[in-house]
Formats: sequence, C-alpha cells, structure tokens
Amino acid sequence: MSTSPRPDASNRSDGVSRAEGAPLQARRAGRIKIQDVARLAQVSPSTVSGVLNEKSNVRPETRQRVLDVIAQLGYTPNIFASNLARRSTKLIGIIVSDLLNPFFAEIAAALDAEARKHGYETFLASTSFHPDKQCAAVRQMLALRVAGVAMMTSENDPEAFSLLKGSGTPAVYLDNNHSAPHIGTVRVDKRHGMFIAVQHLLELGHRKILLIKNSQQDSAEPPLLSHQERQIGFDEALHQYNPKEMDVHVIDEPGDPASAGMRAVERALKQYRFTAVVAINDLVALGAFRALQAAGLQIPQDVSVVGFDNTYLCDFLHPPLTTVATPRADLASNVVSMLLSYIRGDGAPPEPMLPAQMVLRQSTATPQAT
Amino acid sequence: MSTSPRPDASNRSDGVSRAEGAPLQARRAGRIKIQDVARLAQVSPSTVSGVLNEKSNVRPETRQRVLDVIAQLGYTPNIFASNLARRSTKLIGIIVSDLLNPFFAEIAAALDAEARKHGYETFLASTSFHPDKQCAAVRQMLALRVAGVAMMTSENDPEAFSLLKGSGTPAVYLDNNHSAPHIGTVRVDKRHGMFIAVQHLLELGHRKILLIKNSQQDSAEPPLLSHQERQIGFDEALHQYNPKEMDVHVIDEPGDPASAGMRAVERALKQYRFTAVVAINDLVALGAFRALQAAGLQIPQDVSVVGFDNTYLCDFLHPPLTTVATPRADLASNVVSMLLSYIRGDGAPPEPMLPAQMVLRQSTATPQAT
DNA sequence: CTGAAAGCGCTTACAG
DNA sequence: CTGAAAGCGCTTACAG
Repeated sequence: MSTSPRPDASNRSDGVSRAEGAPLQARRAGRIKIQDVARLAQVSPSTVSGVLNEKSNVRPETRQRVLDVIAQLGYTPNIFASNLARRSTKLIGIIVSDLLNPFFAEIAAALDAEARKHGYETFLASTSFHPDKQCAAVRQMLALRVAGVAMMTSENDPEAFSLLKGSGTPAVYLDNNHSAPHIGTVRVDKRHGMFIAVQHLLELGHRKILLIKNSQQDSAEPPLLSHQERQIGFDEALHQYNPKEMDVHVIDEPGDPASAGMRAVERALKQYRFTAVVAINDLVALGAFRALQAAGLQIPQDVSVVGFDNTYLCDFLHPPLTTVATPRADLASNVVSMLLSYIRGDGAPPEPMLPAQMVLRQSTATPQAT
Repeated sequence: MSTSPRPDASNRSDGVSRAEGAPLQARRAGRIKIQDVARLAQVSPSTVSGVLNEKSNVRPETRQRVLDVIAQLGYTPNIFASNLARRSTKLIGIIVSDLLNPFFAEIAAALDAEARKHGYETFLASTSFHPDKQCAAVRQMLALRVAGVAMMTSENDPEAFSLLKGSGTPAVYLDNNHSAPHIGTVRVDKRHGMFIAVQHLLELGHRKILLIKNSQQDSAEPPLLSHQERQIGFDEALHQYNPKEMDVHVIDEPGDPASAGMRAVERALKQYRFTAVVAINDLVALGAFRALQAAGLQIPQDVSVVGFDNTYLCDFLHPPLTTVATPRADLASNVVSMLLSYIRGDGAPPEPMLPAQMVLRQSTATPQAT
C-alpha cells in the first residue's frame, strides 16, 4: 500500500523466486499488479486488461482463467494507473449545498444510484452554501478529472462556473442560467410550484400570508435565482385576487433553515397578523412549526403552513405538512442523462423543465373566522 | 479533457509553434501539463513538482515564477498521474450506513472537515445498510487506493473487513470488535447512554416502557453490536429496580427509521400499555411522535419519549425531544487522528471510548397517575 | 537550489 | 484471439 515509507522490497532483488512468479503473499492492495495476474494466467497484460474492461475480443476460456487468477490473487486494478492511461475517468462529481438538508441528501443519493446504473462512480462535495467552497469543490473535481459534474447547489459562484467552462468538463446545473457548449441546466418549475401553493392558500380563504425565505448569502449578493422564481410565482398567485385584500409579509432569515424558520415566525408573531405561512422549504417549515407550537398556536386551526420540496420529513410532522413536491428521482435521471450526452459528445440535449406538484396533507385549512 | 474520442491533435505534428511552447489555448483541464508550466517558467518539471508539493528546496523567486505561470495557465495537476507516481493518496474513504439519517450525515460532514484540516480529501459511500454494498464500497475505496477508510456503519460485513484486513489499508470502525494491526475502533458508550436514558425514565416513575429498535438486516444475521450494547444498558438500568414492578416490551421494526418508529407505536398501542417509549435513535423517535400524536396522545403528558443521538431534529420537534447525545465532533476527530496514526505507521493508537450524555428537553415527564 | 532519467501500473493502437 | 511496445503525466532519488 501507499502508506509505508519503507521502500518496495519485493522486486526480488534476491533473484530467487523469479521463475515461479509467486506474489501470493503480497495481498496488500496495490502490491499485486496486472503483470502478476498476467504471468499466473499465462497471458499478456493486454489480455488481462481486455477482460477487466470487458472487451469482446478475449476467448471465453482465457477470460475465465484470467478471472480465476484475479479472484485467487484478490487483485484490484490501480484506478490511477488506468485512468491515467485511459485519459478519462468513470467518475461523476456531485456538488450540493448542504448534505444535512434532506432535499440535497436525497438528490445526492438519487444521482449516485443513477450514475452507477451507467457504470459511473460518484464523488461528492458539499459547499455549505459558501461560494468559495463551491469553487474549491470544482477545482477538486477537475483535479480528479471527473467526466462530468452535477452542480446541485442553490448558491452560485461565477468563478466556479468559469473554471468549469474553461476546463471543458461537462456539467449540469440545477435551476440556473449559466450555459456553455458543454454546460446545461435542469430546471424544476418552482415558479409554478409556488404559484399553486399560494393559490391553494388563497382558495382556502387566507389573505394574511407570511412568506419565509432563507437566503444563505450576504445581502450584498444577488438573490438566488430559485428564490426569484418562487417570488414570482408567489406574486402571480396573489395577483389573481384583489391586491387590496391582501396582507402579505416577507421575511428573509439567514442561517440554518430550521432555526431560520423558527426565528422568522417568532419575529413575525410580534409584528404581523397572519393566518398562513409559506416556507421556502420543508426545513424552514419545520422551524416554523416549532415556533408556532411553542407560541401555543394550533396548526392548521390557527395558522396554516405550507412547505416546499416534499422531503421525507413531511409525513412525520404533526400535523403532516402540506407541501410542493419537486421530483427528485426525475431530476436525477435527467441530470445524469444530460451529463452522459455531453460526455459522449452528442451535443447539447434539450433542457428539461420538471413540473412541481401540490401535495396536500393536514397543515392547511380554512382560516378561522375572526 | 478525457471525454472526447477525438485523438489528441495538439502534439504539434505541424512543427510550427514548437519553439514558443505556447499551449495557452489548451485550457481544458488535463490538456496542459507540468511540462508546459516548466517550459514557460524556464525550470524543469521536477522544480514545478517541488513547488506544487511545497517542498522546501525551491528558491522563493523561482517558486513565485512557477506559481505565476500556474495561475496564468490555469494548470491543475493530474491527480492520477501524481498518485500513481507517488504510490499513495491523500484520500480518506468514508463509508456510512445512510446519508439520509442526520446522524450519519453529520458524521460524514464532520469527518470531511476534519480530514481536510490534515490535507486529506474525502470519498464518501453509503451502504443503505446492505452488507453487500459495504463490501462493494470497500472495493471501490481500495481501487482508489485511499490512505485510510472510516467505516461508520452500524451493519457489518465480514467480507468487507477481510478485504480491508488483507489490503493492509488502515481503517477505523465505529463501535465494532474487529481489529487488525492497522484497523481500530472508536466507540461511543452507547451502553451507558441507554442506561442513563432508561434511568431517567425510571426516576420519573415510569414502569411500563416500550423499547423500539430498528434492525435493518434479516433476522438471520446476528444483531448489531451497537444494538446489543444498548440492550445491555437498557437491562442494567431496569435491574436497579425491582424487575417485578416492570412492564417492558421490545419491538424490533425493520425499514426506514421514521416509518419503523411509527409502525412500531401503532402496533404497540393495540397490544400493550406503556407510559414511555425509548427509541433506538432520533429518527425512530420522530416516527413514534407521529403515531402517538395521530392517536391523540399527548407527549409527555400521556407518553414520554426519549431518543438517541441528539441530531438537529430534536430541537424542532413538538415538544423538543429528550435524547442521548453521542459526541459527533469528538468522534470525527478521534477517527481521523487514529487513521492518521496508522497511516504514518505510528502503530496502534489507544482506542477511545467516548461518553454519551443525557440531553433533557420536553418530551419526558412524570407519568400520569392512572 | 535545480535538472535528467527512471518508473509508477495501467491502456491502446498495432502487428501478428 | 493475443502480445510487444509506447505512452499517460506525474514524483523521486540521484547527481550536479
């Protein structure tokens, strides 16, 4: 292995067991190499390489013999040597904003599963919403020579994009406007998702609504695109009704989403009257639940709450959370197939817009007559 | 990059720009190499390598010149070539059972941060509790020639262990009994954690207690060690009191933790009487909350609940969940420092046992007199 | 402080 | 269907 400073002593400088070629004792990964299996199987390294990479041009018997030796020796090919020689990798880089948010965790898991189906492995990095780390993650991916990167972040560092663009590495973003010949985007229709969420509330009769956002970055930076879209959907829904009737407040609370949701509600409770809250994501809704319940308010009798994303948490809140589903599995398969298309050099595939859907549970109801 | 099937056309077979050595247009990652920067900086590749790896033997001016050229060219070293030549990597493999469980997600995040502090990058795999996938993950890590692996799983595949053992790759397990010259364990005192959790309940006056476990594997397999330990702690606590007084039930419900917790409670409600539930982890507690609340029971007035792990969720449940804290940050730093010690060849470090602590919130109370 | 040369362990035309 | 040879892009003694 790679760890011992001791120089490699096994090059049979003694010349004794030369003829036998018996590296059987050297089972530490990395110690036994394609040469060794070639010798034992009485073929050339090229042939071993052939069976390893499932080329069709190896006779079944030979193939089996090689496979046996590989198993017997516990041989693991050195991926660095093979990637170096091949000048390409079977790796897809995944960059997410926050692994602790189930939304991103589920995306990462789905992408990993999807990539594996196509023979790719996956390398994961999390940015914690810091543009700097996004850039560092891209560098890391480039050094790894990933075949493509799935940039599943809500924040967005221009430098990361230009690194990617400059490198020629295929990439697909989530809900973004960036593009390049080898860089695309898959979108979720968050605008419409927010539209139907608000419409749902309006139809129930709510007119005093609190929208809680959760920007992570400095207010200096431009708002997240996905927030903008949701804001638009929010406004569009309101405009179906008479704006005069409406009493709407928006709070943008930074920090970790659940705490932000909690703080936002605590603050809002002192300042505004509202019968419904729209949380920018489920975790924010979780925090909102907590603050509402701590204040002795009943959900949905006193206040309705709707979330966004349809993470696994929704089913387990009390009451279960009405939310907007963003199709994670679809998203993953779209991202991977776009990436593959770029990787194969098939040119720019069409950029999908995935639909969002209302999921009704029990956190919304008609507001109480007051 | 690696993706285009087009053969490399840039070896200046035209012989034109030979003298200039101007690969400036070739900014795609992987296209420009150490030779190129060496030429432009007017040094040898060895020198460039020296500055890249922060060897001390490069004159500051030379070093700066090289750095400038690197920046100018946007050069990213090919990690495969360097790992191959170096015969070691700066990679630590992390294997967890389930990224969707905040417990594991937090461990992964903490390990990643800790590893980075020491100049290592991290490669993450998730097993979904399948021993097969654990084994596959180990193979993957070995092929990557990671310097060490952090096996943070609750399930445990003997074959994965023997692969690791045979490979000589340093590894550290979480709460396990495996060991080898280069493989160790860091333990969390779950026995005592469970002990204090149950003691807390007993002191409050509870005597009818439901313990909910969540084994993931077939009942054919031996129970998880970490479950055994918790069971022992559970029993020890009970034995402080008169066993006759006790009315204890244990349900082991497979499947995803939150759903399992929910199903377990639903079933228990029909069969047993209990005033307190002990959940094997916070996510199970989340499901238990849901089922209890759906049944119209008040927490903690009707039923007390205690969780395990102290994940971020606890603060946001209603009421906030009393639980046992397992020290994730400590755990991560211990794991990494053990790994580093093995990697450096310092021999087997002492195996730490980290303490668990009771975290009192509001999900437990004296049982109602009935 | 710096460079020339060998080698890391594979893969890939190419020739048979 | 199989093998000999060159090459992938680095690092590391070693010599100066």
